[in-house]
Amino acid sequence: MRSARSLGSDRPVIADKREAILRAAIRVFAHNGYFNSKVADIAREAGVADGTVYLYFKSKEEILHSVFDRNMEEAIAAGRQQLEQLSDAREKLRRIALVHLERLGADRDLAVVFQVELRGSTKFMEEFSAAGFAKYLNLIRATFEEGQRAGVFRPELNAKVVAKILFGALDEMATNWILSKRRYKLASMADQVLDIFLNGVATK
Amino acid sequence: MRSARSLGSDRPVIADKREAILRAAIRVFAHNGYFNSKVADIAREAGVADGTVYLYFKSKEEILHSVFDRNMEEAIAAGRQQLEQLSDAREKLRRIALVHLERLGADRDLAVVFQVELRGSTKFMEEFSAAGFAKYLNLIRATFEEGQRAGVFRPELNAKVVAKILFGALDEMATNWILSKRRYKLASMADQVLDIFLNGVATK
Amino acid sequence: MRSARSLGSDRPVIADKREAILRAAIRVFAHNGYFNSKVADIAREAGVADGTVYLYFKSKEEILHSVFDRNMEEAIAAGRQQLEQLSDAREKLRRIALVHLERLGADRDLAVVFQVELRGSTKFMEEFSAAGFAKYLNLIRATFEEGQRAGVFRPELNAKVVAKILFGALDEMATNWILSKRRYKLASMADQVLDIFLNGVATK
Amino acid sequence: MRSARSLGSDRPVIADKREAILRAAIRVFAHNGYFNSKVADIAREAGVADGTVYLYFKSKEEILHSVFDRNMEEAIAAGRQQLEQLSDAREKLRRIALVHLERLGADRDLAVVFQVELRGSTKFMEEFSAAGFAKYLNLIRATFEEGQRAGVFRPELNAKVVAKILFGALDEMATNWILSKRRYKLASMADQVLDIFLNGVATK
DNA sequence: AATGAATGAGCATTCATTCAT
DNA sequence: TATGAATGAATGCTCATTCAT
Repeated sequence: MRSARSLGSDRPVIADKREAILRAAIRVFAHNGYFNSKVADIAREAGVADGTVYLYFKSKEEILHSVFDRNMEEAIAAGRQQLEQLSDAREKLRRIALVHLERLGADRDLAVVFQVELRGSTKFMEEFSAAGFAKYLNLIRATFEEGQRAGVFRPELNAKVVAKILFGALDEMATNWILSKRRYKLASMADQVLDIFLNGVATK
Repeated sequence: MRSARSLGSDRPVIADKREAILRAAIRVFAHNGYFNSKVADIAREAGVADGTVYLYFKSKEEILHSVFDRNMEEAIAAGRQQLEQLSDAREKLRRIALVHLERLGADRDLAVVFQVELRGSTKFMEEFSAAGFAKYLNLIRATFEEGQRAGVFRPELNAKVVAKILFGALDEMATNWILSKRRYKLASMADQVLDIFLNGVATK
Repeated sequence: MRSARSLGSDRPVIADKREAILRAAIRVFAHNGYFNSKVADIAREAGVADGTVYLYFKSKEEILHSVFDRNMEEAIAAGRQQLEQLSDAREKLRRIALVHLERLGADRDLAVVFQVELRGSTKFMEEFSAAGFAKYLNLIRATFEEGQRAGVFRPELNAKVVAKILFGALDEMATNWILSKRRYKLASMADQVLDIFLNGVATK
Repeated sequence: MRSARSLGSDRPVIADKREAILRAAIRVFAHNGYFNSKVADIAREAGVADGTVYLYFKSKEEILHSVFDRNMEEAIAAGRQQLEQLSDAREKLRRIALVHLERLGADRDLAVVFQVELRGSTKFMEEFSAAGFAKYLNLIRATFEEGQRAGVFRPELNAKVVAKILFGALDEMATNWILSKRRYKLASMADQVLDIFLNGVATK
């Protein structure tokens, strides 16, 4: 019994603290920018001591990386799962776009970190590109190629370029949403983007 | 005569120095990132003393802004000029895209600053958005609306959103080009983007 | 019987742990220096938890003091014991020097702590001087005075100063031995030092 | 005229500041110990801003090294110069000892740094030993060998060991003087040390 | 205008020590 | 006794900016 409770409370404590720091970091980064954020701010926001941050993360930079890694992973997993239920490549791309914008639209702070803070350094952008981001682009590309094989997308198009175009358009929607004073549902943009995009790549 | 020459050479000297600092800043920002760049680095690269930088710019941040402002202005002016010679909205958009990618493709350091360094702070992104960037998006939108009125683009499309889509796609081409190890002409991507885009927005 | 064994084993366990920490500290201090050594390093080296160290020592500094105290005590006791069997003051000083160098020569880590780490702070040096070290100098001085009374050492010499000279010479042998890349028996230096010293202080 | 004054005032300003920091460091290190001294303390004591320290020294450690280097150099130069006027090796050693103790005795803070603070790390001791210190021991040794060749010192003695003995004895005098509550002239110990030492190494 | 020495606010990180378990 | 997660005070160093020359 005791061990059961122990297991039930010890682990969560660890996970909770790491989690709390990560959440706090997203809030702090989103409001002050990565470079202007102090580790002490994150600690205060997370309700822990400064030093505690370093029990869970090696450095301030690692916190930023962790924010990216964890969310990118989740996003790709979520995306993949949703695709299983669909067969039409067009529907799949529509779903990818929707999930993309829904995720970012659901957490403004996270969106700011993804759209703005993570872009601020070539170094990070390179790893960023090398890591999960490439995987994401590949997911789009593979889905597009599926549609090409199915004959619904023009076969002469370069799938890699097409994937970037779709990603770029969605990315811009997200960035504009963040910077916009007006409040609207980010996910609502998905349809307009997909309308043009699918029209553009469809076989006549 | 002498005074005339004096006037004729002093001014340029001043302009030269400001120019030199701006150019140096682009190189330095591109290589180290804005936050990791020291004003002293820029000064050394420009061949002036640290203090001299502050005779031309109020702060490090203002240097970044100036890089953006000057180049955005030039870009829009160049774009506008090119459009005068064209009448078809489709051709105009094609030309905008080409100029966009040619400019960035012609100066990798400048491209890095525009695609990466300028994105690293919400504060800047907001001003960025408010300033020349909005003007650029408007140029695209106005051109698109022109096409709608001419009946070559679907009238039901939201021109504002369309403009973002095109910009986002081009922006992603530029960012990918920077991060890519492979060397290719950035401007060569314009056709592929426009092909899909114009197809997507065309009336049937 | 059981309680007897318990007493007989519990105590040693305690002693063992204190002992283990002290030994670990000598190793760690010798390799990293006192200020660069972390309590956590000592704990790991001793095979105990960080907090456990504080069950046996009040602070990191107390560990250093304890290293000194315990070894100085032992050294003086060992020295005194050896002297009982001798009557000639010259032989006694010879024996003191030999024991001095043998002890340090037998444990390089301990020697490093004694010759280097313990010297790094005036504060410690003062207490150091006030404590066991003064006792040690007194042992040398008393032995020398014995020789003066016996007529084998020059009576006009200041015994206190003489004691420092001998100690200084031996101390330098030890320090040099530690820093030397070459490996030689430290104790082998005793004869050369004593030869000169005894010659220097002997009545003609 | 102007340039003369410029030369006469500019250089000194630079030298003055570096010098002031070095002097301040000696005071601060002597009173608090190297590890407990803050760079800010040194700056305040020197009457400059914290950052200014780093215009003249690369790090806190470099300050300590510089204190050692500069003084050791001076000491050896001073010693060498004095020796030129003497021919008897015994007189030369007497002079070396006197200069050694006079220099340290003239500046208690400097003496503390040399006798205590510089000893606190094996790392430093090794460089210390490798650098100027070895040169100093060699000066003593060479002088002793000179005496051996002149027939005034016993030829069978190992000059290297003898040099260490003399240095060790003098070093101990200095250390004891620092730690002693009583105030006496350190240089006055030279005679007693030399009396015994020279007696000990003399040919009969 | 130009210089560059001087400034001093600012901050990530470490680590001795504590204490709930 | 023993643990080790948590604490938070402490500090070397950087660098944007100023200003006397």
